[in-house]
Amino acid sequence: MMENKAPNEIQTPSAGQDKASEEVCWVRCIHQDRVEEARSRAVPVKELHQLADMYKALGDPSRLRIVMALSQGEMCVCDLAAFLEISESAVSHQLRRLRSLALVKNRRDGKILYYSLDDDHVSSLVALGLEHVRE
Amino acid sequence: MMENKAPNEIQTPSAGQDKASEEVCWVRCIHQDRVEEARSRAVPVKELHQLADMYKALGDPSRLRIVMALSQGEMCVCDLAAFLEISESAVSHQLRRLRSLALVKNRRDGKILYYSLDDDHVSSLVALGLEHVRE
DNA sequence: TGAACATATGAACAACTATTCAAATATACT
DNA sequence: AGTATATTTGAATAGTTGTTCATATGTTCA
Repeated sequence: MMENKAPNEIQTPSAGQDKASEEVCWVRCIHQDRVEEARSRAVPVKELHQLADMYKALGDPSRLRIVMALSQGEMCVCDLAAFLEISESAVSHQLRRLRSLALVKNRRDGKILYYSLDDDHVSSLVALGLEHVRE
Repeated sequence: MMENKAPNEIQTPSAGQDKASEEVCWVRCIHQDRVEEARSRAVPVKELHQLADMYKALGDPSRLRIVMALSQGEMCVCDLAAFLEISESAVSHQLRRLRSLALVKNRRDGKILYYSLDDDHVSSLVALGLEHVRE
């Protein structure tokens, strides 16, 4: 049709060094004050990604079921595999990810590794999430 | 030696119809009681997926930033695009997903659509998550 | 009516992810 | 030593996802 370019061309600041504290509103924004307010309250990037990674970890049905199962007590890998009806290898992969995020921990007893939740925040999170879903 | 819990047998469930279809404990599981306990406490599949979808939605940095920004008040699409420094189309796509999960809602005022959080659970979730991350 | 604006939508593509398979550790028992 | 169990790890792959681009829809105002 008519447009051959983006409406209201992005006014990229000439050689603007992005990322850091460059607060150039490079697109038209209607409420610049709110944008800056949001920027000033934004959490550090590292925390943001940690948080996102945690939610992403809980965002998979298999991992979520693992966490829910563990909220009732520790279980070993083959128990979880039987519960989830997926291979033990798959469970192990998921547990590794959950462990790297400090969501679960394990203890060894002989050949068996018992997994459990790392702290209470996790089950609180799930409980709160269920509240939202069930409302 | 101490606990000889009769580890297992690859046992086809004798009374084997659980709620779902054919559930067979096709792997050895060491603590069958715990597996069954977990099964009995498991939330319905639909709720499980709703919950997972919600966490998955929060598991993306862009969407998470949107939610965090909106927890301080409503913003329109172009504000959010300016804040996130991504295209308005991308923001719109993400907002659609958040809206389909009842995490955000919008109201129209003329040409402008103002987005805000749908309920308080969302910001509580994020706050609780931050607690975990920051500990 | 039509231009301009604000947002939504569909398609496409790269990037990511969850699972499986095969092979590797690690521990216990004989 | 060796065998069996319990779990981990790496590679490969099918499936999913976030963004961009192009276009469509809906609204306001001249």
